Amino acid sequence: MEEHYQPHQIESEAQKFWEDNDSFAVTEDTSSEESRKEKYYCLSMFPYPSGRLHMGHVRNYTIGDVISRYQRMRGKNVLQPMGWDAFGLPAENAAIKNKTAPAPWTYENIEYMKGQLKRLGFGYDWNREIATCKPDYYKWEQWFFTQLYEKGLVYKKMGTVNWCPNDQTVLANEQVEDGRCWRCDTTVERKELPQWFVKITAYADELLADLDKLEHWPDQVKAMQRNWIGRSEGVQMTFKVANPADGTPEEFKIYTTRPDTLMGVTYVGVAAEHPLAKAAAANNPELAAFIDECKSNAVTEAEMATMEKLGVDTGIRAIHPITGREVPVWAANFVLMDYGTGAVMAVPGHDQRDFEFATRYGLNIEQVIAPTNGEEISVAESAFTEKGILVNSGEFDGLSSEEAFTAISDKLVAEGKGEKQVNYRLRDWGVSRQRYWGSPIPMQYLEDGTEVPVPLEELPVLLPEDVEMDGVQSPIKADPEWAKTTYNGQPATRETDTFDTFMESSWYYARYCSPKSDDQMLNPEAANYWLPVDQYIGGIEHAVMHLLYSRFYHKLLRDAGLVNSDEPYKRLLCQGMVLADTFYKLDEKGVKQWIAPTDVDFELDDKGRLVKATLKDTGEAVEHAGMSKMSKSKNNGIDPQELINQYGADTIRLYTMFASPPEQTLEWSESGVEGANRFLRRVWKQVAEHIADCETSGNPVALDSSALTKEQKDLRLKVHETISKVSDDCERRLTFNTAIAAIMELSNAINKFKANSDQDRAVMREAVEATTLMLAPIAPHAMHSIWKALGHGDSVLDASWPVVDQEALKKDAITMVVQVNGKVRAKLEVPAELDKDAVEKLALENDNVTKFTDGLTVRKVIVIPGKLVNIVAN
RNA sequence: GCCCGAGUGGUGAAAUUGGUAGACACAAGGGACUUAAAAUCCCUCGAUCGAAAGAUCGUGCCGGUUCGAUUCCGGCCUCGGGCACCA
Repeated sequence: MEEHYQPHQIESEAQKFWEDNDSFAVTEDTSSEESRKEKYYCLSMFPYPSGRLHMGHVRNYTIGDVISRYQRMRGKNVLQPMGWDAFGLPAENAAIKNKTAPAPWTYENIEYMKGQLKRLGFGYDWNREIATCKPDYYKWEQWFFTQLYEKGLVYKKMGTVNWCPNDQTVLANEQVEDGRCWRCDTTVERKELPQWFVKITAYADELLADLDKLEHWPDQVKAMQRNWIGRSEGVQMTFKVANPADGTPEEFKIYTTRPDTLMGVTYVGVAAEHPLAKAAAANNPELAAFIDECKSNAVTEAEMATMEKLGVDTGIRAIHPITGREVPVWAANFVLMDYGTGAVMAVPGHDQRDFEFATRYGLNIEQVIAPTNGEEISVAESAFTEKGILVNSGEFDGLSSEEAFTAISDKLVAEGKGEKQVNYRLRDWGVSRQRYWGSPIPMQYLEDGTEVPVPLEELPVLLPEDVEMDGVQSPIKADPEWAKTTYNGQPATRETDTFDTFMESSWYYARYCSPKSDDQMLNPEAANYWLPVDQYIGGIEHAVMHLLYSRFYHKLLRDAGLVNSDEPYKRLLCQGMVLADTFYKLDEKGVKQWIAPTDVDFELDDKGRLVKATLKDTGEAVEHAGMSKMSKSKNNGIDPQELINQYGADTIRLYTMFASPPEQTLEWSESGVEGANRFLRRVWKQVAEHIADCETSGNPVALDSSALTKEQKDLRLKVHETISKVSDDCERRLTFNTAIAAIMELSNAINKFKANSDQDRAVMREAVEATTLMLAPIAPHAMHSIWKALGHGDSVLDASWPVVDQEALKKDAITMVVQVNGKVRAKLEVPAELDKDAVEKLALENDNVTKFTDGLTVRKVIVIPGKLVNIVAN
């Protein structure tokens, strides 16, 4: 064995071994020995091929690879695939910038990034590689969409988009900066366009209920999905218009979850696009101007929630469905046509937003709910939003909010003015995008406007790859020929919109099971062998949208008979972001120029705090602006490639796993990387020295556990405690940082142990082999070499995970902590089997304890067996 | 604004079911080895007081439950993620 750790040499050797043996190819073919093992499907979210890997990818994929290799050592048939989420907006931007087309840019990036993944030693079955921009992938997505259309789960309706009136094009939210187009700075407008929607709301109840089945998902993700679906029970009711003019609707509907406050309605709010507002605007210039202004309102929920709440009286009066009283109808910018009915009832006495609006415009505020505790409140000062007892509500006075909910809704139902309704915050999934680099939506229109899905034999609807981007219009929209087609001999026009890229990422996990299937979307046998995914790993930013769409898609696949499970991902791990230091200097204009951390030298004070940062080149002082997410805009990205070149893949893998627990943000530190490298060198040296010792002093004999010295027993205790902890950390907790810390402790114990006899060397051998096996998933290249050097013929990849020897864990004495009034006053070494009373007696007699109990009366003694004694005295 | 998280030494963190706060590292300081440097090895390392033994305080802030709270509950502050066309 080489005396020194040479990462680059051993890493290329190990990688060549895996490549030559196709070590990560797996099969579900039941005639093979492999597939009779228990299956384990470990999936990391596939990357967008942006050009190079970033540290977030490295972290994500290292977690997945560690889990996969660990499970393989546990004897499982492990599938770990990889692919490319290859459609998307950045390819179009890069194409315009580099005067190329999105396709070649994407394929080049895939090639480069694939090389990087291999260089990091990730054990993927590359035979199953997928790129979503390839026709053999999106063909099936298109086919599935036509199936959903036939089932009535797809429909077309108007949807709101960002519209740049100058470029005459649709903008993504990302392309709108402060309400203006990022290309031409024109104020962006809202525009209604016909778009395709998938009825995810038809599955809302199941998506909600099945969250309870996901016992291995983080509670926070389930909570976010629950809130996103937002099931509510309420009443939809009809208000009649008191003074309909020509063209004004005679009635309209609203939905509320608080019918108990119905008697406190003093006005009604409608969206600017609501038919009532539009009709009233015909002879009301002020209202018409307001509606026009609302066109430039933002479309994102965040901006809408924070904007100033404005409105204009439409002059229309609505009739309260119970009291018959007339209330004014206001057009309001915070009511949206896309949500619910586009109209809301306003109860300013009991709703904060209604209260602020009423105060601003001098509308009536009335109290109809009183606090249960009888407290006096004034709704003129602030809204009382809690539930309580009804007042000023005529026949409903004295009822509780809950009783009134039923009583008032029953009355509305009985009089034919309303009905109880379950509503969802979740909206149907709009899948139309007006962009080029995506899968064409497989629909076509006949001359009379009839919509027809493209039949299977004509699929895929191919996206041309050889195109020129003009920077504004999608090439397939710009080319009048592309859309021309025929249907049953009649001329027809293709849909030129493409799919939302969430369509591709919603089912890729299933396609990996039969990636080459060319006669059907999925091979059900393969899919049902591998699915559901046993472990899914990805960023927390996908907690709601991607993961909800994907769960939805799985249920659609199930109902199409392609899979037989209800949920796609059994266990979910959401890893945190990778942060790095940020530095800047101000240029002449006072604008921050961000400096890469690699270009900065630091000066530290005697406590190691950063006191001064200077440019490496010029020595010029720069400002430190804390830690933030690695990004191009802050110029603080750390290039994994440079780190691999410098330290090797194992060091990077070890560092990213050790620096913090997977769910938490990881703060990048160069010195931490050096520490990881130091640890690997030390492990290497320990093994090399042990092997050299065996060569000169004789090979280890069989371990005789009945005749061990104290030192030998102690090391064996440490070895088996570590195996126990590391196994739990890798299997149940997925906390690789603590697993590595435990292995480091073991390594420290090995360092202190001096082998002077055959039996010593046997104990040493056991310790060294356990360390090697436990590090194998994390630093697979180094352990591949070490395992060979330890004389094993098989690859460490398929070696068995070490087993805990319960005998080695037995301890004679344990340490117990003695507290007086909760403060530690003594530690007792006691025989492990000593009973409660004897422990209590020993504790009370202890000198350090009596010092603190003297003059006090002992009131209570709490004994936690094996851990602690707390004496309560006063 | 709404939903979901996080906050512990100089730094990254640990404490798994309410039971010794700071494991394991990094940085820093001191020392050994060396002609020298690198590498390696050893020691110190939450704050305050103390010569020491030790004592007191200490897990974002305020309060509560408990024999005992980093952990549970209520309120607040700060930071981060998501909010439906970035992926």
